[in-house]
Amino acid sequence: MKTRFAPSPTGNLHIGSVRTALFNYLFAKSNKGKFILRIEDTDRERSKPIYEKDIIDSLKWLGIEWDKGPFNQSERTDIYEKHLKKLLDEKKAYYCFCSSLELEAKRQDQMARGEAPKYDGKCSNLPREDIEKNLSEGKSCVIRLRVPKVKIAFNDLIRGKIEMDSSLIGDFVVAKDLKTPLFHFAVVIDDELMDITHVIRGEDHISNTPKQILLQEALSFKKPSYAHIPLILAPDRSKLSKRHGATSVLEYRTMGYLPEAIINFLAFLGWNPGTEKEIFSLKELEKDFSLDKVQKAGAIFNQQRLDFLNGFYIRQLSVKELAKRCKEYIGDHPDLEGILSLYQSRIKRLDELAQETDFFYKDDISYQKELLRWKEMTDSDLASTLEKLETILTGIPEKNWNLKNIQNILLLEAERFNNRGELLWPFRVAMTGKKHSAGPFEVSAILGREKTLKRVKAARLL
RNA sequence: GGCCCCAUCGUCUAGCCUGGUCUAGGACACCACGCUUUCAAUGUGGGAACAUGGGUUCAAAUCCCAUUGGGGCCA
Repeated sequence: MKTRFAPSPTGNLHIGSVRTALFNYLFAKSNKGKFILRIEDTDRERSKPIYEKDIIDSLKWLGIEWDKGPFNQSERTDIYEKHLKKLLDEKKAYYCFCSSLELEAKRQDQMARGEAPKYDGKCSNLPREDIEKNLSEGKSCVIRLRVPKVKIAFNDLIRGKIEMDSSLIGDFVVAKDLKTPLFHFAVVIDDELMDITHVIRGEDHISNTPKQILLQEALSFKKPSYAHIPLILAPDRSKLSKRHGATSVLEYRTMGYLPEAIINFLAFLGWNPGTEKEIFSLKELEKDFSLDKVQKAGAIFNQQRLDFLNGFYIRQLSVKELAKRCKEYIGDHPDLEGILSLYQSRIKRLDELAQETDFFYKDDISYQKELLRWKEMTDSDLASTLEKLETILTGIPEKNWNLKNIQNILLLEAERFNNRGELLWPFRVAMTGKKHSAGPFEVSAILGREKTLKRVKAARLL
């Protein structure tokens, strides 16, 4: 068994495309087959090396490894030309010189009459002299496949039998000229030559499949099995696009998502193991993935679920590993691991780290005085609490400045208040300047005696 | 417009093929409570769905048809 992922390098790798890559990869792995990467860069204008790099970097980051390739279609034009010539020679394809203006007018006309828009076959039987004359004059042309009137049926591995009438398709364009084959043509040739046994792709290709089958028949190629997977949708059920936010894989990396989370999330968009297990590593997926557990209906990209999974995987990491992974998001600190262990369970994305922990990195912090107030506390209550806090903390000598001591002493003192919060809330805000944060004992232990006292003093002056 | 695909909680889905075990299960999100100085994490509990209408059948989420809705392809 052999599958392929065949993206066009005309933009950054889309998160939806990655899911297609993932399913192809998983299907190959779960069947001990091969998975290849093919770059469909026949569109010279829109294909860019930078996007090709993006595709490769994205797949590598996610751990989706290909067995062979990448193969570039742009380097295979001789092969396509050979097959195009053959079709032309066998009169299975022909040159068409109709202008796009002419075609558009006909199309409008057909649609107005409620017919399927298709080519009317005007150039299908042009005399040889006319063709040669037109070609030598450099008249603009395309190459069309001569489509016989047949019923085309294929068995989709996910949807079952799908049938279409070829008379609705008409003689479609397979190449602009001998050197520039179009999408369907290059795909069919490559899938044959690369021995692809299973084509797994988005359901937007269902309507393309009959065309490719027609080409396979014209070229006497073998037919791969097809599996059309459901599309990933935006929350409004339209196709997921830029206007819905991030779509490229590497953008997700920048936002601080872990590859483990992305893989797990994407796998469950349209697939499930049929059990209640929902946490899967790539390796586990490789074992358990199966096409007959793939859904037929489109799935909405639910970022809240991705966030949950990402938070989960962040919590699974050892603090050391977390430190390694968040280098781009947080500065160096003598007690970086201490900080991270405080925030590991509080973040869903690595990029939240900088903002949440900024007070560890600053000399002075700023915040509104109001924030120091615990519930109904009066100004004088607050002032005396802060004074008391300073006295208590000053009483802890440098050599005893550690989490255990700070916690024991403060907790004991806090019992004298009506509510612990009266002492501990202002303490925490004085340390962090934030409404929400890790606890004050842990924070001041990392901050150290000097900074802690400095911040309490600063709070008193507000 | 024509053709094709699809339809279970707000979302991802189990169940559908092989009707009865479904007073429809799980997860995310949401709400409440517990823990707690705040926020998380964590524990417990809760609300929440078979698109509609016909059929087939003793029995339909499950099979068939239609409608509606959504999506895709054709330029």
